[in-house]
Amino acid sequence: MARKPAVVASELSMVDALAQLSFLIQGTLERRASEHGLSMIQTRLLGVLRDRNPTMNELARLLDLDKSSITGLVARAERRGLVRRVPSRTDGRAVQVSLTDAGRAHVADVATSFEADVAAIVATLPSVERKALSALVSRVLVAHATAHGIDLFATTS
Amino acid sequence: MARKPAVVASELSMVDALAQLSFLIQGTLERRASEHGLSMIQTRLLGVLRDRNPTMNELARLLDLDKSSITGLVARAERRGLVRRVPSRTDGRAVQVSLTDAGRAHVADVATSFEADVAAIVATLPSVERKALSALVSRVLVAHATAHGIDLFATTS
DNA sequence: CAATGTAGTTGGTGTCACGTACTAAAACAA
DNA sequence: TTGTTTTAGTACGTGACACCAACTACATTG
Repeated sequence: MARKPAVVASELSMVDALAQLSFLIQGTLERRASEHGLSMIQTRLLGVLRDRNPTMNELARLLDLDKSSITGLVARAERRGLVRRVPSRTDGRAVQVSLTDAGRAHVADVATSFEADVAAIVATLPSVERKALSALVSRVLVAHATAHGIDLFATTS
Repeated sequence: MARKPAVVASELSMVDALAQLSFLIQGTLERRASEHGLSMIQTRLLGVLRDRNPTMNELARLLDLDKSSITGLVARAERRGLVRRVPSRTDGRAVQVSLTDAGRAHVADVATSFEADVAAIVATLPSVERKALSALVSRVLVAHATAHGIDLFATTS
């Protein structure tokens, strides 16, 4: 929640640390995305599509949005040539969404600059502590994922 | 950018770790906020106002939004009785925005449940490593803040 | 005082999210 | 095979948000 001092010199509480970090990371990603003409949600859409060709319904679950929101989201992306909608061969109702080359290029660009940003942000940390940080965060994420029955390493088609 | 495996067993890259963590934290906050009828941006607004009474212009800088966006944002919050707009005594053009009691109660509620969420998320980590995590994140944030000339511990009126 | 700058609003446009209502295809029944 | 019921997706209306450009009113500067 981005609070104030409360503690001594330059040491944040866990809540403040994680909250501020998340704002920093999200802000960084958002800025890079908008440099490439993408909104946050469009970027998330393209990111999800990098290793999947989900149906509209699956997209709704992946992005945690109402399926009626997906229609417009994908429509705007399709109108810009970033995404393709192909009728499913196995289900006459369903549609498979996939990246176009342009979409893949866009998301790759954003990912590249975002990765550089993150690297720069943690560059102040010595290598050993960088390792420690990513290991700790990984542990938290893995624990949280398994606690919620989510396979963090699944590549759901 | 929420990538995929690439590495071996349950260890994410720094980028993936921080990106996924930020999505997790933001999602958590967003869910809690919406439980209290608040959008993310409204919550950020109230959060910023907890220890400040900024003008519209200062709000624009604090939230990194166009000043014309602030007008509507504050108007909606004011309409709901969460926020108050008082004409500045020193500058006939300016307006000071402050929390109402209702607004303060709302943001306190959200903060409380959010803090519990964060505590639960890191609860899987032993106490020592929790300390290490928040210390590492703090270091990153402080370094980033000073590198960008921002006083992380300022309570700008 | 006149010229310029600054604070804030207004109006127009576009994105995004939701709920509801709808069509069409599947899946399930009898 | 016929219904009947789910399921996938869209269409439509509404509201929050965000931006830009243009505008008003007050401040500051010369």
